[in-house]
Amino acid sequence: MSSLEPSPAVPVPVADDGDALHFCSTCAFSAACMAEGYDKSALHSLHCLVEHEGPLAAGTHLFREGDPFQSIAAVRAGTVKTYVVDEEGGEQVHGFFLPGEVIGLSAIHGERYPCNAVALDTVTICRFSFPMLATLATRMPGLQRHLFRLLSQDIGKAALLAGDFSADQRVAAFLVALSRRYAARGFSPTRFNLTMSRGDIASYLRLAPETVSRVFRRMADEGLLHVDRREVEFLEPARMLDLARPVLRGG
Amino acid sequence: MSSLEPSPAVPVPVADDGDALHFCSTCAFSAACMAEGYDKSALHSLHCLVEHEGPLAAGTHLFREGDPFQSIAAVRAGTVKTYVVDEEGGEQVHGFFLPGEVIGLSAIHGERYPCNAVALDTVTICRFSFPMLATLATRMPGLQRHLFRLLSQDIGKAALLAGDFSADQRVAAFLVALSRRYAARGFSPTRFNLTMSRGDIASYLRLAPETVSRVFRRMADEGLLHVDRREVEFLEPARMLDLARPVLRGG
DNA sequence: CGCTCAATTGATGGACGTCAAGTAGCGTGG
DNA sequence: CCACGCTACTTGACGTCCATCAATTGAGCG
Repeated sequence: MSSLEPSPAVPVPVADDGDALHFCSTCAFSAACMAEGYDKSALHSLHCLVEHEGPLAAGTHLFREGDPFQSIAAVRAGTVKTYVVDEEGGEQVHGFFLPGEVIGLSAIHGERYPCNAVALDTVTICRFSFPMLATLATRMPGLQRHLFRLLSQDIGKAALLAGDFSADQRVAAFLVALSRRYAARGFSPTRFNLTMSRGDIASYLRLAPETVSRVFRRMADEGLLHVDRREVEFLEPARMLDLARPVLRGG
Repeated sequence: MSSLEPSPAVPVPVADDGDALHFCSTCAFSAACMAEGYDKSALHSLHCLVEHEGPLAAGTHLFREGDPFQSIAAVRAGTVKTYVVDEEGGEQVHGFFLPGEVIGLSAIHGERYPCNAVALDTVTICRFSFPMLATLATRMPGLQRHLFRLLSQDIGKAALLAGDFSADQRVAAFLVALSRRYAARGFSPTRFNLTMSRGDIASYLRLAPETVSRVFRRMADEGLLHVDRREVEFLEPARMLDLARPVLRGG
């Protein structure tokens, strides 16, 4: 979309251990499970329960709060935002999902999705029927372990933003986390493009949009960051990381 | 310990569907899995990987941050607090675990526990070797599903306190959540005993201890709550719930 | 009885939310 | 191509909630 989106023209998927529910080009899970030497029929089942979907235009909902839960989804391209609407009609952003990340895990324990998921830009995903995935996991310990880890990881992530941190720390942590996630996908860790609005960021960080704006300005004034519209560049990654460290704590 | 702890002398374990990793009297998991008609050898394995532990005195650590992760634990009696220590030496409380609740799920994705766990009063637990549990889950889909649900549930819970709520709302939500958890174990939902200090509550809710104290007083003044030392009683459960609702959102 | 530590209560200040006005992109239509 | 209007964003002024600091009370315990 923008000239900045991926800095290398071709993304370089890194095969990081065990975290392989993310790239659908060869079709998700395969990497995680192949490593364990599974029989062809199992892999075949895996391929069969995947449903590619998209491209979906920005604004399209993947699911809505209350929809019956039956599948989790891995983002292949674009950004997905999850949110809930409180009784006053306000939107509370729960998370952003970049390519390679998995949406819907928090729905497993209920019958229905607990939040809405909407595409922020043009998005393609793979859907996995969760019941089938679980059944398959029974035959593939590697897959089961992988799912356990994904779930467990999200518990930790959710706890991060719960702390009582300053607006600056929150914003820094948000940017550093984005940076790392882009880096893991082979994009530039120091220069990327925010696919979400200031309002979305603010809601996610539990700040006012005005505060996010002011923090960006302050960081720019101090030479920490270059911000222009939705394009950001770290000028001093180390200092940014120092700011974010208390929030991230080894994330 | 206190005259108030359990209001019925004998707790009444409720066999709520699928949520059975909690009562060790017949030994955890059995209920969840029996329902599915498993063979005796599987159940036998389940019993064998359980290690009863305790009673542990208040202040005893179940595990510490950085310890190698190998087991999760279900609380049988007492209260366990999990926390981390930030770089300034401050203690950040992550959660409280009552009888029937499971500790250590967030450790699964790493090699080590990400936090400390300490007994707040006299505690007994069951330890489950997680690798063995996972292996067993492979043969017992009911167990696997149960574990998935436990994990997924925790993701949702962690997100609750992340919202930007007032001190009153947070405290109300904390009390209501405790109330429900006690109720689920057969104790009085309107009158119980806080096993943790004001400081622990404050840290958990990301408030100052002084604020917690003031909120309690305000609630007492308004006739919402009776507080004496660590003993609390809801005087108007409905109003308390109204206060807490925005935070709990269907939890 | 006096020590100690948790809890309470009051006074003050700061960070951030709210309200309100102004600006800049950007698509649309004339 | 420019005017228009919309929306997102920015910037400033002000208010509020809660943290902080400090002093006091009260329980538990030797």
